[in-house]
Amino acid sequence: MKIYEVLCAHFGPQGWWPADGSFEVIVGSILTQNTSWRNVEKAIANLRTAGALSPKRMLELGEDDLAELIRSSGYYRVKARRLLHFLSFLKDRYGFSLDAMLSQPLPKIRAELLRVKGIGPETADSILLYAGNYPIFVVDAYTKRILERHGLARKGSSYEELQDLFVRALPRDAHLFNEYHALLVRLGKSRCLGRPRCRGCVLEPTLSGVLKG
DNA sequence: GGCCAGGACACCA
DNA sequence: TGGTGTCATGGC
Repeated sequence: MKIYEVLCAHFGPQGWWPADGSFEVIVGSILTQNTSWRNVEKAIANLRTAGALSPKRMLELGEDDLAELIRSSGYYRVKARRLLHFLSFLKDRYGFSLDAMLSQPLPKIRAELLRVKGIGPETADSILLYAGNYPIFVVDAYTKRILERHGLARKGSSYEELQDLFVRALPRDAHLFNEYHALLVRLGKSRCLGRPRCRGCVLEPTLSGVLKG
């Protein structure tokens, strides 16, 4: 909790995905896989212009046209297939209703999402937290790097092990998890802890003290 | 011109 | 289960 307070004081609230519709958040979760958010924004803008930011419209688009619209997000062929896999799942299981999908119990919907080809643990948890407002902590490459670097997790820890560290230490609060994950990403990008051998950076003394405590 | 970005999966041993 | 190759654009 102390880490969160330091990060929040330093960077301020991040406000990730505060007002976007849940479908747009889900699309963003898939498109941002191993990709900078800047490139994802262009792809989403293309989808919006094409009127494809609804599940039915996007599914009707077909793989080739969809891939072309999301080209800027990289891996555009695989991501087009992944979006279509999700849309097929949403159609077959919930009749295109995101509200129905996002009102399921957490363990159930998480397991279902993980069975969709192209949705792994991080993407599933991003969807659940940022689109569904479920209290679940998202672990990403930045989180892993920061924890390992400060000796808070052993190297090679699994996704679930890292997730447990946060879940056990924090109250189950979706808003807290939302901000915390966004702040860790912000920190990772800050060129201080994002790099494996960056020493003497501005945040180092503050964080080292807090993290060891 | 090289490196990296808010991963996941297939394949292999 | 753990390591490696693959997918690919765009910013710095």
